[in-house]
This record gives sequence, structure tokens and C-alpha cells, in this order.
Amino acid sequence: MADAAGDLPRIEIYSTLTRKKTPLETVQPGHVGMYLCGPTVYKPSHIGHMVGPVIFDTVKRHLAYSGWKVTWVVNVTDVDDKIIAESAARGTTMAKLAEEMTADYLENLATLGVTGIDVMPKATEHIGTIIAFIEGLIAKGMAYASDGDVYFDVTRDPDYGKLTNRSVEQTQGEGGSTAERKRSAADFALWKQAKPGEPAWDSPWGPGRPGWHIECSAMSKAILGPHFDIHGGGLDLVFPHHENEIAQSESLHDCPMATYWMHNGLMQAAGAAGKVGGRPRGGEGSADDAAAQAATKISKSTGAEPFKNLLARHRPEAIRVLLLSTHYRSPIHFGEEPLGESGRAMEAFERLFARSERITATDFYGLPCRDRRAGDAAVAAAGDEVTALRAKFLAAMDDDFNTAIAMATLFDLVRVVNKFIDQHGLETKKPAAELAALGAMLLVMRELTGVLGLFLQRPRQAAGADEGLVAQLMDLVIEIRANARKAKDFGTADLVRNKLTAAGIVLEDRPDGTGWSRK
RNA sequence: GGCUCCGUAGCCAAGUGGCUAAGGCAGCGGAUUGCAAAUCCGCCAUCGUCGGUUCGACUCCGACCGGAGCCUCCA
Repeated sequence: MADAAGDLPRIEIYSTLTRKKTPLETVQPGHVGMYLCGPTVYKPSHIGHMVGPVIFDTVKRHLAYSGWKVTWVVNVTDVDDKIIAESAARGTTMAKLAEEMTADYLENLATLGVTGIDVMPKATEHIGTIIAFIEGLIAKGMAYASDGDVYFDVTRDPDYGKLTNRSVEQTQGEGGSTAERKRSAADFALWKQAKPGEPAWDSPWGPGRPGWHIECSAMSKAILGPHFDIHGGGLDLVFPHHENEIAQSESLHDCPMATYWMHNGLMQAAGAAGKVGGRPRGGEGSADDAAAQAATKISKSTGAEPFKNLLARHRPEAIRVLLLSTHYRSPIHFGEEPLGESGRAMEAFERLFARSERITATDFYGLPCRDRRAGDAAVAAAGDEVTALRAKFLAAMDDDFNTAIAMATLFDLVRVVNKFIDQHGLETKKPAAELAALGAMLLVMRELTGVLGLFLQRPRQAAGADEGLVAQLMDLVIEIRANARKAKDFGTADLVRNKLTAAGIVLEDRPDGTGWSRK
């Protein structure tokens, strides 16, 4: 369980299980097995579904960049009560609906630059694995069949509740119609008998389908082994889902399921007071205003619009920046305002990229991301300030993936590079030494933004068919205006600029000429 | 009622037992510009309230107030 590879950096990870940070030590030296609970595919994904994937994509990028080999698994729950209900309502089949919604999910992930998923198992493709897992639990006396269902017997699991610090007595269980088939209320279903007309698989207990928690235990074992390194998910999955996964897996295997349990904070729809969940709290006389403005997690708010709708209004880069600007364990305040703000903040990067491309004639997006983390000496050409910022960035990422600080150092880096360009007048002069230093700085920028999965592709231009024509016209307008300015005819020059601004085109008179961009 | 967690500038958001409490957005002043835009420089917080521990706390402990999550499906 120790990392023999001594050249790997020390990375600290917070685990919900221990409630503290400890240095990453992997089951297999140099290899990280990582499992993230993915979506139940019954509706188009919303922004809340994107949080975990973006965060763990960033985790994987940083681990891989730091020298580990990483296998990242994200499951897709494609058999479930909600899918059955939704497909019935739509008059389609569970399989078809799941396929459609999985495609939607994958498309959204790709848009956000989540590219690191290695394996994406589906529950329906692992029914045999799941049944074998359940049989193992029954054989060990940890589970029992009851009238076509199979339940996990929590009373046989001495450390049940260790993840969330609660006792069997404190859990209420599903209740409802299954109550009388269970030995105790906190027992949970491993296998559910099919009702007539429902999708079903044959099993030793009759036709049915897997319970909610078992697929993750069975599939993570099949792909990553009984004990792997990192298990992730949203904070709302800690109980009962992850608690029950631990119960199943550790009861069967007698070893830890995952060394680190990482949970991301939930998207909050600021101001969109949804229903007030949970049991009533003691006090009365609640402040109406506070209640009205209370944030609510997206999945329980009315703000959970399909992610695709969101993309019509906001650039994916702005969304990723927003997600990474907050520490991953904190809730994220979400809404039009925060998104617009992070969009504006992000444009400072793109302006710098464009500026440096004008100077160096090098495509920033085409620069190679340094894929293996190197020591300070490797980036010395970029100067002390940049080297120091890079060290700060890496230290932040090594400290439980503190992307908020990492982002802050990136903003500092933008300022440092802009200042360097200003001070050396690189837009008009081209001294070779300074250009080389600028190139080194941009390589660091490319390296670090790459670790966060940002700016990997040139943003798509507004795809107007007349784009070439517009560019030609703009060249003409700018030339005419330049002549006016030369002739000190500023009235004409300002008229042109003001009219263009009103039309959504911004003119910038720079030392090396006039540029334009769409607002 | 039980279990987690949070409360930092106008807004968002890091962080630390004692050194200048990151960064972003907005705002203000300056440099630059024909004027702008962009860029750069500078300004803008004593850390929910009240107690306690300590030589010293925003950081630890307690109480209180406010907010979030979970205890039922949820990323």
C-alpha cells in the first residue's frame, strides 16, 4: 500500500470517511483507481450533473500530470424506478430512453472538456456481476431473500453507518410497501422483484432488477478491484448511497472499499427558494425574508433546466471556470449573475491569448500542454515571477485540489504576462530575448490551464455564413477610419466606432493597429 | 429531533494561532490613449454575535443567531 515510486509528489486528499486530509498512497504503486457515481439517465442532464465530472476530470488531469497512471470509472444507472416511470409516461422503452439520455449526458460532458473518463459501465451490462455479488452476500449471511426481493441485513454489519456517523436505529429506511418484507427498516434492497410489465432479468430469486446501490459495488469491483483508491460523488450521495456501498462491498470483501471518499458540494440555485426539504426544525417565527432568499440545491429547485439550454446562453469555458473557482467541497452559488461574472473574468485570458498571438504569431491553443510535471528548472526561461506562480499553483493543487487558489494564480499570471508585454513594448518592437521569454511564459500558461482542463480548444466563432464577408467589410471600415484619424478627423472616427459599438462590435485602437471583436 | 457543514469587503470566493487576510466581479483614483477600449499601477475587509482558552484568535473551545446538505429519490 505504499508508493514505492519516490519521485511522485506529495498530494493530500480529504476523505469524508476520516474527515481529514492525508497524503495519497495508492493500492498499487503509481496507479490510481477512481470511481465516480454517474447519472441515472431518465431526463436531460442539468448543471448539477456536471459538477462531479468536471471536478473529477480536473482531479484526474492533475494526478496524471503529476505522474500517476489513472483509471477513472463513471457508471451510468440505466435501470431504475424513475427511468421506468419516465419511459412509460413517454410511451417508449426503458432502454431507448436510457440510451437517449446517456447520449445527452455524454455530449454535455464533451462540451465542458470532460475527456478523461476511461470506463463507463452500465448497470444493465453487469447484471451477471451484480447477481454474483448478491449471492456472495447471501452466502456470507449478510443478505436475505424475501418474497422475490433480496435485502441487505444491516444488523449483521457491525460498522454500518461509519461513513456518516449514524447508527442503524437512526436510519428510517425506505418504508412504504417494502416494509413488511424487510427484517428491519434500515435494510435496503439489493434485488427488486419485477412487477408485471416491468423490465426484468432472471435471477435465483425470480425475475427482477438490481437495487440502487448494488451496481456501484459490483461494477467498481469488476473494473477497479475490491479495494481502490478514490470514490467520488455529490455530497447528497453520502447517505444512503455511499454508506450502503461500503456496507455491501466491505461485508463481502473484508477490506476497505476505497481509501479516499471525495464528495463535491452541490449546486445551489441562489434565491430560487424551492421546497424546504427535511424535517421541520425546532423553532418557529422563521424570518420570511431569509426563507424566501434561501438557496436551494439545483436538483430540488425549479432552476434545473436542461444543460443544453444553459449552453445557449453561456460559454462552456465560463461554466468550467465557475465550477473551479470554488473549492470542490463547498456549495456553488449558481445563476445568471455568477455565470456572467465568470464569463467576463475568463475573457481576460482570451484577450491575452489573442494579444500574444499577434505578437508571436503562434497559436496558443496549438501549444503543447506539458503532460508531465517538471521541476522549476524546466520553466526558468519564463522568469522568477512566473516560476513562483507556477509553484504556488502546483502547491494549491497538491493540497486537496484547491482549484480556487489555482485559478487565482492563473489570474496573477495573466497580469504578469500582460505587464511583461507592456514593459517591453512587444506589440511594436520584437526583441528576440524578450520574445523568447514571452514564449516560455505562454508555455507555462498553457501547461497550467491544461491541468485545469481550460482553454483546450479555440472558442467557436459565431458561425455566420457571411463571416468572411463581414471580415472584409470590417477591414474596409477600419481602413477608412484609420485615414480619418490620420487626417485628425476624429468626429468621423468616433462616429464609426460608436455606431459599431451599438451594433455589437468593439473597436480597439492598439499600438500596432486597430482590432475588432464581437461583444 | 439526529448527523454533517458553512457565516470573510457592495457581490462571489480562498486562507492562516502572531508576519501586508489570496483571487474574481463591481466601484474609485492614476498611467497610457486624439477620445475610448484593452493593459498596467494604486485604493477599497479586522473575518455573524457574545463569552472562554492563550503572551497573542479571524483561525481553538462553548453558547447563541443565520444559512446549506443528509436522515425518502437526488450529482
